[in-house]
Parts: sequence; structure tokens; C-alpha cells
Amino acid sequence: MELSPEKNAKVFKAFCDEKRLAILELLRSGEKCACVLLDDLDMGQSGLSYHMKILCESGIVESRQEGKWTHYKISDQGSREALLLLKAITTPNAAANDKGCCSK
Amino acid sequence: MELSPEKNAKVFKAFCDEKRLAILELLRSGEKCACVLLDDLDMGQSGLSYHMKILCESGIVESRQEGKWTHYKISDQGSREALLLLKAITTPNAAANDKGCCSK
DNA sequence: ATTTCATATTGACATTTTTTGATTTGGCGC
DNA sequence: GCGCCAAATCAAAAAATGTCAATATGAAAT
Repeated sequence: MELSPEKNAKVFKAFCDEKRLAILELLRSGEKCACVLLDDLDMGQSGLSYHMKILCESGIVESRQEGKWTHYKISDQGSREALLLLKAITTPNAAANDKGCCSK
Repeated sequence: MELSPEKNAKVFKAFCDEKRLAILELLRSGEKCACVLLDDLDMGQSGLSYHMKILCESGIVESRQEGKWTHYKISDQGSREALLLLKAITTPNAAANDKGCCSK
């Protein structure tokens, strides 16, 4: 798993937009073709494509080409990594330095 | 833990900006006063205040007033909830419906 | 009460992200 | 090849977000 502020921010971009959360919610029930997503969601074809690109680049979603259709699903590995990353970001690190500041 | 696409997106907004990731990284080593954050980070006072507000509203950071100083720290509960939320969002739900679509 | 200092808020502006419609690309069948 | 369809890309507009400087608020000290 790679680490860099840039990459990390990118991962979480997947989750900070309501439309993308809606897409993920649909994908929770299994792999879906873009056309299915398209008529379950209130958005146009190019809009969906835009969001799918962001989701794929974040690593949370994988795509699979099948003829002229594209199928998307939640990436097992991507999800696992995001979870680890979130844990890492929010866990106090070993040497909790409470060096004073200000008046304290 | 409350759920709504809106609230969920808000939680993850905390993590999708590099400056905020930098702030969280500093907070990992323990509670910090705004003034300390201020000179460890390359940003102005009002900028810091702006980001701290977002972090607090996401539930990931807690603030504590002490006289005229404000101390910030990573919220244990907020982090735990974010982790659960992320898990929920990315975990396939029970009834994996693979109903066909398109040609499939 | 006045001053001082830390932080919050505001408003103007720049930057980034998202939306929309039009066009392009690429696979498939004819 | 040509036409058809799904999806990607592009370009322009719209909306949201981040930045910066100025000002306001509120607590403490004098």
C-alpha cells in the first residue's frame, strides 16, 4: 500500500460526494453494468462516467470490460486498503508528545 | 451512529484535503493548541480555523477551550465511527443480486 | 473599562470540482 | 467498409471549495 498525502486524499475523495456514495451503495449488491447504474441513478451518461473514473482511480472500484459494456464492482483490495489507511490516519502514534504550549 | 448520504459525505470530507491530512498527522501525536498547529503548518490563522471547523464538524476532531486557547485532538469515538462507516459502505450486503443486465 | 491576544467570521477572489451537451472512440454485427 | 451502440472525452457553464486580508468576538490581564 502506497502512502502520500496526495494519494491518501484521492482515496477518500471517493467517499465525500453524495453521488458517489449512491453509486457505491448500488455496487454493494454486486457487480453492475454502467447501463444499470445509469437508470437507477439520477444522472446523465457523461456524469456517471466522470464519477466512475474517480471511483476507479481511488482504487475503491474495479471495472471489467465485456464487449462494449463496462461492469463495475467494489474492489475488495481497495476497500481493505482504504480501511487500513483510515485506521492509520486516525490512530495516535506511539510517542504521544504532550509537550506543553502556550500557557499550559 | 447516524446515517445519511449527506452526513456520510461530510465525515469523509475531513480526509480528502491534503492540508487537513497534515493537521490530522500532527494531532496523531496528541492534543495540540491551535498556535502550535499554526507554526508547524504552512497556513495562515484564518485558514487553519476554516479547516479546524470542517474537521470538528466531521466528528473526527474534538476541541477544548482553555481560556483563550483552543486545543484540538483526534476524537476517539469519531474515528471509531468513521471506521465503521467506511466498512459499512464498502462491504457487500447480504443479498448479492447478480441479476443480469445488457447482454449478460 | 480598556487593552491585548487567540481564534472565529466575513467578503472578495482564485482554484477546483461538478454538471451538461456535443463529439469521439472503440467494439460488435451486418 | 458502414452503421450502431456503450462509454469516454472534451469544452463551456455552474457550483462548491479553499485562500487571503480585514474585521469581529470573547476571554484574560491590567
